Amino acid sequence: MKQKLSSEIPNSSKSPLRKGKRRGISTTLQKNQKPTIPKTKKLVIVESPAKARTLSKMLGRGYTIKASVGHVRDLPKSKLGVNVENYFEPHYIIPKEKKTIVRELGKLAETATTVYLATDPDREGEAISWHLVEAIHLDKVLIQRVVFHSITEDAVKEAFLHPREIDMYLVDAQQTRRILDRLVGYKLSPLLWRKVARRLSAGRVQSVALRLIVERERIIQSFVSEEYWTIEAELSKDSELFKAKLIGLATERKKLSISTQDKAESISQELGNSTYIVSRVSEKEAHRQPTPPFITSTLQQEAWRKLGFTAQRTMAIAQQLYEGLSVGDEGTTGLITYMRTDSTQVAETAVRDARDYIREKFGGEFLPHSPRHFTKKAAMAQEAHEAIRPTKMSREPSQILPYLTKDQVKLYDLIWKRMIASQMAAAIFHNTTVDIEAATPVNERTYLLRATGIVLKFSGFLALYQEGREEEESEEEKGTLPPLKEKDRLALKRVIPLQHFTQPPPRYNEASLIKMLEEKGIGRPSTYAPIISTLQQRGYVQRKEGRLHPLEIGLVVNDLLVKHFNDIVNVEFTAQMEERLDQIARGDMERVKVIQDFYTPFKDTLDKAEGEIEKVIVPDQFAGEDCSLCGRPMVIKRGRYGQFIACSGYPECKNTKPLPGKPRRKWKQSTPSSL
DNA sequence: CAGTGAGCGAGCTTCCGCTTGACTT
Repeated sequence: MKQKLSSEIPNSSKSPLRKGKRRGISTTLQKNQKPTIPKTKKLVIVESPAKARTLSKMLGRGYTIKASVGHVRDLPKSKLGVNVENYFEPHYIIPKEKKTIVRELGKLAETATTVYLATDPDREGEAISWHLVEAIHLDKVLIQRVVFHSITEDAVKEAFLHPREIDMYLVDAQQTRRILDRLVGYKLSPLLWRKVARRLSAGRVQSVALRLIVERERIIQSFVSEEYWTIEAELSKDSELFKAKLIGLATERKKLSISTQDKAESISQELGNSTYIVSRVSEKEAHRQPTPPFITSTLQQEAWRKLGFTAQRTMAIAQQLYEGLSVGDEGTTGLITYMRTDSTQVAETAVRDARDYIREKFGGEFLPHSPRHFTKKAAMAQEAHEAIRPTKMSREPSQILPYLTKDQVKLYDLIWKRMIASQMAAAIFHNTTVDIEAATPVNERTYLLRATGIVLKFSGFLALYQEGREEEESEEEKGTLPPLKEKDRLALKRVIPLQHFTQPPPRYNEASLIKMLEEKGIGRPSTYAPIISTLQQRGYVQRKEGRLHPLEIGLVVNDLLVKHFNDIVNVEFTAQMEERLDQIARGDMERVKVIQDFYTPFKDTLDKAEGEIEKVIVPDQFAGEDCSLCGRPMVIKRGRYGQFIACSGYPECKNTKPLPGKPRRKWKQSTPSSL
């Protein structure tokens, strides 16, 4: 039993979606047909113009391909748009900026006999198709839904051989997601306006992101740093020097902890008078496999680590590569596949090409026997697209250097290398671990030290690509060791005690926050970058030297939300929602029931919170100067266009000025300090 | 190529997820 979904379009009583409702091919000609242009029979609608261009090369004549440019209908911005009294019926409108495209598509549909809806094969894509049917009056044409996961000739042709109808269960899942997000966002935000300050916002995704940042800050603030020491011995064998680390006492199987300088010095002294003998040598071979090709989140992380690009900048440049650039005599060519994806899958043809390239350029030993397949899924992945990869494997970065900007080259280089490397052979390391006993003459104590050597035996994929590392997980560099065997006697050069202090976990940067969000299944590839912008625009978070610091207002809002809406602003809420959406998509659950089950208790909590919460006054931050008109101190305010400085005497004194040192609008970002 | 500029702003704000616009009075 399916509820009525939309009644916005008058006369849309006949849904073209159900079986048996198709109207055959329309033979009645519409007006305004142009005699010069042959009447197109088949209209294909996709989301993006770039995808439209690619498809048109494959489908050839007889098909008109047009982009919807994303969603064409949405809930209104100015009001809730969900009738909570009537089965949560959504009120969809066509936003102003979409009117033109809808009109255009409508015209094209009039002259077509078949409309193929080729939007993405996921929840949102299905909903876009349905909205298109509702927005354009498609009752005189045959409507076919086609889906493909990669834009390759084979996949596309296959898809057109097996069209289907719109899957209303999937559409319902999307609508539920949309409505829940609207209810959460548009009910919580106004509460914040009343209790804290204007223009604040809360939502299923942004509030959890804020919470992660705030909780990390609290850990840092309450962290008590502790002193500890490590001791290294510089040893030699046949005048070859190497270092070994003190592990503990040879007789005990536990690590020695040294917390004071006194203790470190007394042990150092003992070690200084000891005799050193190799007690054990173990060698083993280790293989390191390449990482999968990029998805949105990993690209954003890696571009940050290696190039210092913010998520926003990375996406803008990737978009340029995707849309295509004029490269040599090929004309405009898309250089990479779609950049908003959560799948590491790669089209078979591309894998083949990559392998051919590797065999030719590196040689057979760099090629694994069979192609690699990366199957590990991110939480809640929808896998509507391929991994992010070059469209042509043989297009080396150096070949297109003259046609691209510096940033485009850098990003393309990263994407190209990561893809090729992902199909290359594993790197082989030779690891040596040497245990050394230090016998002290005085008290007959024997210490255990350990030296490790690591030698690259075969570079494999490392010949091309190595993943960047977070500075905090920097593993100690391991060098080579001289040839050593059991019972070897070693000469001591010096003992090196080193003082350390335990460190709190670092604040999130964009890359680590995005990684965390993705692990928890919160947000989507298209929203990772905007989430961070929103938190900053609201004044919740500030970026300092690349790290995200919560501000006072962020702490206040977070604490309020956590206290009263803990069921919503947490990681599990999204997980539970996704579970329900899957049930709806399978047809095992009703949309209205899911929303009702959420909304009933939510409404109660909301009413209770309204009564319980006192108005919080967060004092304005001082700008550090006095008003040039009345002498009162100036404070930092937030307007529609960002922060500015104003007189604290408002409204008597209306003096304002821009915030110095803060570029407006321009996406100028600080780069990682390591660069 | 990066950076350039004026003026605006504090009472009508806000969600998440698709996607790139851009008519001139």
